[in-house]
Amino acid sequence: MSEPTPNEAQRELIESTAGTHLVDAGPGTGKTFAVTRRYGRIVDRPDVEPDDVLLATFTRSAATEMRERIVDHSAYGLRELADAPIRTFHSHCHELLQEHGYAAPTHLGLDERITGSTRILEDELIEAERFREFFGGFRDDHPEHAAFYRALAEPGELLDLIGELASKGIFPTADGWYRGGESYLDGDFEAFRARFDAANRPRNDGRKQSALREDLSDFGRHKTYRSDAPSKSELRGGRGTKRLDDDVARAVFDEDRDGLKAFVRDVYFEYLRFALRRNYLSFSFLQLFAFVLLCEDERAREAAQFEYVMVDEFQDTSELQFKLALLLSGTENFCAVGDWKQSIYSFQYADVRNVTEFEARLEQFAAELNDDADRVPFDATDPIRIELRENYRSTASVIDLSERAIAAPAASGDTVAVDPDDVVGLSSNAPFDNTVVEGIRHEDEHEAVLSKVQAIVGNDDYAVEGADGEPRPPEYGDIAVFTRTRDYGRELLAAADEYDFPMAYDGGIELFRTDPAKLLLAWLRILETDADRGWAVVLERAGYAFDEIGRFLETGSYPDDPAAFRDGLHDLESVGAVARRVLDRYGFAGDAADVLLHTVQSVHDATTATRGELIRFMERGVETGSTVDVAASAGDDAVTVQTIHAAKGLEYPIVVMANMNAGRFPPRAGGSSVIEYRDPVGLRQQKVYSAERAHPHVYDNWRHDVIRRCLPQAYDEERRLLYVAVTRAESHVVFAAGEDPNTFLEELPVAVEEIEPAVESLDREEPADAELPFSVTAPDGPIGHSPHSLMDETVFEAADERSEAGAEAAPETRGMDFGSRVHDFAEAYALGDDVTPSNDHERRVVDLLDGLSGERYVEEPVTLPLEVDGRRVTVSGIADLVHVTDDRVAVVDYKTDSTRRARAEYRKQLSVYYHVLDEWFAEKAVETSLFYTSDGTRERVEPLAVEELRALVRATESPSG
DNA sequence: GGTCAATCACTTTTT
DNA sequence: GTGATTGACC
Repeated sequence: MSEPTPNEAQRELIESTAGTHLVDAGPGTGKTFAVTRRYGRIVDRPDVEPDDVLLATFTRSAATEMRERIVDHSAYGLRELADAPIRTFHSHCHELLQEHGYAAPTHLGLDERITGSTRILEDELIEAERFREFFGGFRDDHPEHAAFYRALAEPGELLDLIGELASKGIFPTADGWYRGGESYLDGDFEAFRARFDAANRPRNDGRKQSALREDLSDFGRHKTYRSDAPSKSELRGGRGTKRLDDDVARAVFDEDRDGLKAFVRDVYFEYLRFALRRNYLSFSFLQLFAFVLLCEDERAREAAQFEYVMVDEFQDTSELQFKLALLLSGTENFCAVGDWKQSIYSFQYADVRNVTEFEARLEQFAAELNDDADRVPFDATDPIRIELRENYRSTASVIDLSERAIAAPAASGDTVAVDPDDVVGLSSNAPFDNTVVEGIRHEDEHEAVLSKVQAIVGNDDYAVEGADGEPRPPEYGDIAVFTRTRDYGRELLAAADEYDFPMAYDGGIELFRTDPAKLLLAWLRILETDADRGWAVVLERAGYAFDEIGRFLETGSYPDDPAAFRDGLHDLESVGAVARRVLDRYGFAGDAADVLLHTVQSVHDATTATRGELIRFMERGVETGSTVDVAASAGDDAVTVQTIHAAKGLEYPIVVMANMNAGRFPPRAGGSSVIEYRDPVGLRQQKVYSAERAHPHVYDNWRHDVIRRCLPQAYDEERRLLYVAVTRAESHVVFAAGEDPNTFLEELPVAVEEIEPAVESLDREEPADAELPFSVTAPDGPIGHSPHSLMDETVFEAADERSEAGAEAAPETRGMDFGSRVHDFAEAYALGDDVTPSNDHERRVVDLLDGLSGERYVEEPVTLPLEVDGRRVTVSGIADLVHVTDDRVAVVDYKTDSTRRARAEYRKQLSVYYHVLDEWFAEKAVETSLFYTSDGTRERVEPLAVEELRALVRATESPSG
């Protein structure tokens, strides 16, 4: 890729080593080449040693590559550079803490210390596990925060919040927040008001209401607010009003959040203490303590500062990393290299504004760091900007396509804020430009992609650049298929498998959903409790038919061979040995099996988990689809399938962008967490708890509902994702869709052609490990005990096949809106609010509720800790209404459909409520009501018996057929 | 152009 | 469980 002689801009970057630089390095512009040469030039000076230069990267592989390329072009050899600070941010922070970090926690008011034995917890799964454990204890110790437990759907959200706060440099101390962090939480009212005003400006010269007012036309719908919330008309003004009152900005911004802040601070601080006592640090905390150390300990800071600092992929830095980089700079010789158009890691707390607002942030952060001491040298710094414009990867046509992509609206209503001046135009160096850009479509999208690939291979129309610079026909290995989701990649791979199509997946896999993991889990369950749910899987794998399995389970006596194997496993001492024996039994070898073994062993080592805990760990892995990296062994000449994120930094002659369907790319902005941090407003709580009424209750936060509509809808990252994908291509780009093509394609514009897929089966020699790790044939159905997973559609389908052959076709349901309005009414009525029924449905609710004697109790969708089958499960929002009196519990569920099929399904669903609640209210009788509204009937339905329920669970574990 | 109701399609990405 | 979109009606 890189020419041996630098071009002009590259030379400027290489030679201009003094002062602060911001380098805009677009894709394929020889950034690594220039950065490594620059490094070489600096360290080759007699007065500079490698230890004087920090080169920070984001991945270990990037660090390794940098180091190797430096060795090629400097006076230093690999051995001399082996310990040089060419590292990821994380490993450098680790190094720093090892050297100077012993007392770092004391600066936050923690007595614990960081020692040589403090481990870095890399595995997110394990950290989530630890946090869960911590939070359980925290709850018991801190009853004063009960209100927030109630409003919290999942403790994991708090861990996410802590990570996000840490990434912005907001840390807790023993009695408050570190270095003015609280002002971030409070937010900046002026900044908020600017956004509010922008959203609240009437349009069409004042004839049309503001976007904000329009957005709020469904304010309160499907929501329950506390009584202090304004009504919709109070908020929006009457008919004909064009905008919200200015006072609203203040009203939504000013909220008493002292309790919320105290809660978050306590959890955050106590979790830091917990981690230190358990002798581990997460990635976030590594950076947190490194920052605190550098801020507070002048001697450590001076020892840690470098003469030169270079940061690669600067668009991927978080706010905290930017600040860390400044603290590590002993001079103004600071060089940030990045490309805002390739910032696609915001979910990893990357903040693109580090690049787009570089100068302003540099000034602001330096001022903050220097407010009470002289910490960093950036004083009135005027950074030098360098733009690398020459692209050595792609043809002019591909570059042109990418530049249209970065400015194309990603969805209707998406206003593109890209200033053409911000896009550094690239020029191509390609020897010829025969680029094909096309769109294909067919409803069998997988087949369409595969046959398109076959049409490309060997086809001179898609010639690529050969080693000699001359065109040659493409091979399988020249082609990469990109997707947004791993799921799609896995589906495509399964389709490819049918045709023996040479295709390999590269990236993380959902390890716990693979066959080896499922079987290991089954055997662990058998060892632990002789569980039916383990035997069903094992026997199914052994080839027994469904009814045979049923008989074995009923009698509890099993075939000789598996029974003997089980006895053998019982004699083994370690979980690792069990895993190895199980994988051997089924001949699982290769990457996935290795990774599974390693993961199981490390969970065990890291947590000294018992077998039961390991089982729960794996079950959670299945539920959440946690991924583990597997280096896929691609054949010599195979198509690569990967997510766009995984493809970053790579290049391929031909790129196929798959799954470009309407609504899939981009996905809708959405997702919600109970407690959100949003710049500039700060910490907001989406649900609020109130004890004002006779019964505790959780409400939606009306302020939050207004605020979030003032924040810009960001599709920017979706555009950047497309940009990254397109710029991987050297010569040709194909977009593929299965349904209606995404509007992105119209914008580019790319014509989409309907094609007729015809995949030729190849019948290749099977590589030894070809079946691993993607031969997942079992449905992704539920395995765990949680009512939600039991209620998964696959359960119902599996049961339907046996119990309701010939059931009538699925009727149209009436959707959720209707049901939730009735639901809202029911809640209000049950709470004693002054509401009157306005239609027959609501009148029936009144009848139903009036028919229930005793006190009323509304159970909102909050979490209840329950033990089922000895396992702790979390139940969220399981019923619309739970009515509790001294001796009985009535479960009320509103449904909007009364067909036979629906009734049968509800019966199963209800049985889950029944059995779970039965355990919860151990001494109470459980009654159930099922309320149909669409034809006005109300029925009492008997839940399934325990055995029937068990059979359902088993059915999902044994794939039918 | 505002309002309301109904309908539809969707719930990633991973250092 | 939500946002976008559409159509009827004012």
